[in-house]
Amino acid sequence: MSEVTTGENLLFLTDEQLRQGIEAMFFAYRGFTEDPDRILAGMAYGRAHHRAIHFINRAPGTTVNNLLILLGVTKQSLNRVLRTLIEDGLVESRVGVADKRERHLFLTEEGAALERKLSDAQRARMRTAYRAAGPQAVAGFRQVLEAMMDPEMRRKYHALRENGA
Amino acid sequence: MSEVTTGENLLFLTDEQLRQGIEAMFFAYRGFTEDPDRILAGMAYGRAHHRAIHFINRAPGTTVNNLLILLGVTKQSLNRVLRTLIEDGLVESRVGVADKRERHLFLTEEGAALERKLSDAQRARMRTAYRAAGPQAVAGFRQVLEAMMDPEMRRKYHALRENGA
DNA sequence: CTTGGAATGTCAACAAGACTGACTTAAGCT
DNA sequence: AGCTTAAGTCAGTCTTGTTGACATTCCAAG
Repeated sequence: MSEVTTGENLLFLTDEQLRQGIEAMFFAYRGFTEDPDRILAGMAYGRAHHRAIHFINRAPGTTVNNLLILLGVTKQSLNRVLRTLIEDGLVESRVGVADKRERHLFLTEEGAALERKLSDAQRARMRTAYRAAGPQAVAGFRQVLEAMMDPEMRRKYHALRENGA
Repeated sequence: MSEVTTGENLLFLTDEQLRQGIEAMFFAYRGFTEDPDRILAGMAYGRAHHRAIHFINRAPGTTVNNLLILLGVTKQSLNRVLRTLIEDGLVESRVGVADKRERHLFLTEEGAALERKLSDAQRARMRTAYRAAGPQAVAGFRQVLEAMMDPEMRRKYHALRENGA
């Protein structure tokens, strides 16, 4: 925080500092997924369903292909998850207008309700952490996370705030 | 960074800001695990083996029970991973002296070599991200991650730097 | 001192969720 | 007409998590 580490002082890049960062990522990610996981444990769904629901909510009308790139899984893997969500009436799949090969995905009312429940829980933890750390820390948090992403994923990440489908 | 968000200005706690943080965690974690995963894909090991090796290296002589709490898995799940590592000569398991029920875990030379290879890869990405974001951002990154952990895990996380076993 | 409970670790079976590979259907494009 | 692309399916495998049952060891209460 102070002006100790600027310019040529690279103590924050020692192996021990990096190791601590790695461990912090590991433990924090556990907390990050814990609350939604607990909610889903009761139902027949898991983390994979959560992720699909999250991004369909985020980018309504997204295609299957788009979604599986975003999630970083194969279509077979996504398909299993998507099929149950559609069968259970949480997700609607509409045939494309311009290109009838494509399926556009939307949350139903019920799907949106589950999305809200899950993301409320996840945001609550995030909000507590943000509040405890303060706005400046949050800015740094975001900067480092972005720098850790693969360039392609960073693009996808930014694209989520710009377009809709 | 500027003085916009201090005190009563809580714009950094909006749902949209939190959502972006959640997505950043998701995409960044993908990058975080990618490099070691690629190395392990060639061998008969996976991410679970990496985690075990990491913490055995970090806390040599740790017991199985200690390790499974750290990793957040059941003893049965850890045991499978541990068994292959022991069979392959990467990990050594020594019966406890004070308490013969306990097994103390150590990396062999070969195990330490793999640990180095994996953590070198992971640290390389971390180092690049840290360098790009700068020391102040890194401090914020660490603060937010800590605040996201469960209190019990935060304790374990800190304990890693203090004791040895 | 013995015995019963708690702690530690192991074995076996199963489930979720990822993967590859092969294939079909439908639609778009050249 | 023929190649490519999007989506879906079927089958099989792998990793990694789970529960349940069990063996060993320790410790403390009777």
